[in-house]
Amino acid sequence: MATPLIALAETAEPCCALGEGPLGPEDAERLAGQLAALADPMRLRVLSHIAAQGCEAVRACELEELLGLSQPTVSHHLKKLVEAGLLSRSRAGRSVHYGVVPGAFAEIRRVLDLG
Amino acid sequence: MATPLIALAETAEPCCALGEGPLGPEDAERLAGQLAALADPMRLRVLSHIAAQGCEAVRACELEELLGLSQPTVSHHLKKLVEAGLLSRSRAGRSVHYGVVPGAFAEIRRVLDLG
DNA sequence: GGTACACATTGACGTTCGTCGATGTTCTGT
DNA sequence: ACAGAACATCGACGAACGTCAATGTGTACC
Repeated sequence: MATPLIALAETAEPCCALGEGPLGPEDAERLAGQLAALADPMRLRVLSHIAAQGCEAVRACELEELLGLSQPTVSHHLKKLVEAGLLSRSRAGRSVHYGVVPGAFAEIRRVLDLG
Repeated sequence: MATPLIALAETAEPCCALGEGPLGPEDAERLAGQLAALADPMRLRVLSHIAAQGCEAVRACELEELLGLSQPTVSHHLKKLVEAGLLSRSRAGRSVHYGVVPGAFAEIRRVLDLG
């Protein structure tokens, strides 16, 4: 991937809404990066599962059986979601907990405000 | 593409929001299809350009010079956006006009309501 | 009818993505 | 220290994607 999506979570600078102005190439690239992280069935199911349980404290192993995917593949998807700034990662003993970053989706919804 | 996205525009049946329930595989697939249509810099710029001009009556040729892409590539992106139910297509003499489908983005924003 | 314009489709190419098995890393308990 | 558990990384493979040149399909005007 050319532009690391981690930079998004750092700067936290919101992309301009689609309706306001023509949306330059660099903003379009960044927004597309966020949406690409969402544009996968398995990752959407991961987010939905975590959100349905209170947006916190989900271990990777339970996602493995939920999705029917191998452990490396689940780890791969989780990494993408963290890089996009949608999930947060925290160790808890041997396991790792993943939670939804508060406000991350509100950001995206705001950009899509042109209906 | 396995599942045609056109079916979305026909049924108009909204996916359940991410927070409500675990989000089954088929709903996840459909939502991912919509988001995949958005997850491209050029297509975002197309939508932004159309929205900035009043969501109606944009000819493909002016998008060609805006994006700096070849004519077949622009046509390809427009087709994807129409299939995803985000753009509407209508002939006007020799040229073709593309407009933003009203309510299409509100639909997606509603699904992402868990921030 | 014939020519020119605006757009769509086809076929091909390089790149990226999702997935897996194998292996590495980090922590716990004995 | 050792064995095992939980997760991350690596390398490889097939599929899908974005892009283009070449060609096809309508539509308008003379």
